[in-house]
Amino acid sequence: MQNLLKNLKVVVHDKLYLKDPETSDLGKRIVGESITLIDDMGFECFTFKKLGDRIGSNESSIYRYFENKHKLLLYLTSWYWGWMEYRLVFATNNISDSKEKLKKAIDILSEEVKEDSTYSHIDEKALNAIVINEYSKSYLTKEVDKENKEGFFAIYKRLVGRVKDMILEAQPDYGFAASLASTTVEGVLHQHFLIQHFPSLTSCSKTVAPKDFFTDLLFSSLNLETDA
Amino acid sequence: MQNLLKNLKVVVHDKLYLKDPETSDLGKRIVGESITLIDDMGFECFTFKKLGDRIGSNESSIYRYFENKHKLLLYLTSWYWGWMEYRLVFATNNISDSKEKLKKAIDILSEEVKEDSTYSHIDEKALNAIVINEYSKSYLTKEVDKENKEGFFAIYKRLVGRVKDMILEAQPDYGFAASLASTTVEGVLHQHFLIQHFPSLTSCSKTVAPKDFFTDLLFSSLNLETDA
DNA sequence: GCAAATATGATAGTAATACTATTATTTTTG
DNA sequence: CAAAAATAATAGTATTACTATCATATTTGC
Repeated sequence: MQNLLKNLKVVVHDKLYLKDPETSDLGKRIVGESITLIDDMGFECFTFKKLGDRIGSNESSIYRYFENKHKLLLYLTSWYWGWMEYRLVFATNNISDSKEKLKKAIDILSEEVKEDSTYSHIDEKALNAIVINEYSKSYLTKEVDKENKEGFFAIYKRLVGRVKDMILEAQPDYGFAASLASTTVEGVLHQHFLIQHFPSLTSCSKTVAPKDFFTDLLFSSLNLETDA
Repeated sequence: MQNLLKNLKVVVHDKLYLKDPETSDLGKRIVGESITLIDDMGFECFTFKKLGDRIGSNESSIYRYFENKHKLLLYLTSWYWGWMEYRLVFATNNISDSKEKLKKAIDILSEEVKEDSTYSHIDEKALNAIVINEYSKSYLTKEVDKENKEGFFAIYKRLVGRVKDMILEAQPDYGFAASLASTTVEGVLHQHFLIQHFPSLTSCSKTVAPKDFFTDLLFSSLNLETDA
């Protein structure tokens, strides 16, 4: 998979940037270092000025790639969900059994991203941490409807749609497929956050993974046996 | 219930304010108008200066009540969860059947807050909207561990704990009670958000309420019949 | 009823943020 | 090698998120 991804580009909405950061060395450094910097200091404290200092470049140069840090966050998280979608499709495509397929999907969605896959300038582990800690800030805004109309959340919506389809494949009678899919994708992030900061609010820990909880949750609510 | 609440004060952590806003007319106006203003313009655009203009008071006076707008958000959302906890306990206390009790809890947690109960200076409908749109911003910060240690999230944690206890009462064998409780409390907010902004990601609508989804979800995963 | 205490208001000031604009310099490319 | 494109440097603006100080209004305790 790593080798394959090396030759594939995750395509994000082209209105999210002014100039495609994939097309230059500076652009890649902006994206790569913004991930580690946001992960280090949090999105609120992060500024283009600090990023410029970090990469030995100028604030004004970064503004030529991204309008503002909100668009950068949308870019980074879109990239993440595109990457996740790719991994999801790749891992489930050849599975014919719908239960096994759904199980694999939960696995991919909820597994902790452990390693920087080093296939690119992007540190997926840090990006996963950013998505856990910052993703909801990208849509909890007054501009969400306008930005949604522009298609800025298309990849995320497509991903949730795929999960929904897998749910319906496994259990065509189920009446809440969209809600179960969105609850899973969002809930997985939330459980990872709780493990780190509110352990009393989660049953997950070093030994129990979010995967275990969500597998049980989905299979129970779909009235399926988990021993697929 | 409204009459009872009229004589009860929702108690929030006293480090969340510099001066208790309940003790003065100005304080109540700060709290009351901040709710409608944040609801109108979103938490990012909201400033103490704008609030001062709105209530015909001065920015500096507001700073005598709250250190900053983050603390104000923690105050407002703590108040909301305290109010919710009160309603939850009040509505479920006299129910002996554990299934019925859990059902009622889901009902209280997920119902749309429709009316300003007018028992106070607080517009609960607007506050509910704030919690849906802004609550996660109160904990998705770099200071979350410090603030959690200080007890700023105590009411929320107690509420989730109560839901967890009700889950265990209804099904003592269930292994993921904390995660199911936190997923429900958080998920309810998320589904309400999706109804408004991403209808394709939810099965809920005008006719299907989040309550229906979560009742089905909890009772299925707890292996209980919903016809309690 | 008045002085002291307290609450509120007005004004000013600061450092940082989130940009925009302009110009200079470097790098790329035809 | 010249022209074009990319990047860097500098300066400037409005707003934010405060702090500090002083003035004025209101409350209260005697």
